[in-house]
Amino acid sequence: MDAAATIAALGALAHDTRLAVFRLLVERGPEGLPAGAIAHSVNLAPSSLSFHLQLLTQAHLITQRRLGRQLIYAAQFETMTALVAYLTENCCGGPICAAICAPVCAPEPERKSA
Amino acid sequence: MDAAATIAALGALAHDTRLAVFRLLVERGPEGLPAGAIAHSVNLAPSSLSFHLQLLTQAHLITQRRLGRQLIYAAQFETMTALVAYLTENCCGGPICAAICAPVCAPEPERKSA
DNA sequence: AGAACAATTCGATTAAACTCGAATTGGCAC
DNA sequence: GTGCCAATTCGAGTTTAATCGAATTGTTCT
Repeated sequence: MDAAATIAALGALAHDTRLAVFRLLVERGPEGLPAGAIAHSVNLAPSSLSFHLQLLTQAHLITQRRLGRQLIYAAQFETMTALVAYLTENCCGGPICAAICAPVCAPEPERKSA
Repeated sequence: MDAAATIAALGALAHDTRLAVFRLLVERGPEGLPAGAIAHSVNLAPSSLSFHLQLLTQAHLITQRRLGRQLIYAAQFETMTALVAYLTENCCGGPICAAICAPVCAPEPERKSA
């Protein structure tokens, strides 16, 4: 992950709505959620949400796939892993921290209800 | 670390110049660097840099202390640790990743020259 | 005190981000 | 094909970010 990709990812997460959306999708796991359900959850106009989803997609933090007439969005865990790795390696005190911390971001195998 | 603080930190790092500044200060360690040296390093007008330093400071990613007539800025590693922890816990697949990854951000005990 | 220096705050300008309603695309059912 | 629904793209408006020169604050030295 280079600096440009890192900035894109950081910028994509550095917003109220988008962070909420991303956390929602992380909770949801690989199954994902259709745009409509997300829009309802964050209480935002569909076109506004589309804007944010596009940003998250461009940063490779989420993926998009079609299911019938709806578009399903899901968290892309590899990017998050790479982001955390970049931060620990480059911004977190160097190799020491990176050596201690080898994060492997993955969806929770089993989720307990909230 | 709550969502608001997280967004502030992410937003502060989500910029070309500011990420470069922060990385520079991380490399430098607790000793820190005066504003002038930073401005020279990133090749930016002093007033512009001040703006960015203020943002990083407000996000608690760096600290400011006075030494004679210059202001020394240094990375605040605890905040970075907290940020990475937040990301792994809330955005990275939940407890699994968080359990694997317990990052302890700290300055490198000994730095080799650039 | 007065000159010189480091860095910030102020004021104004330019560029980018965010929001939303209206119009469009793509897919399903009849 | 027609109607309908999910979601996006388009166009316009508002807000916020980023840049810089000029003026100000705080500190040192003589």
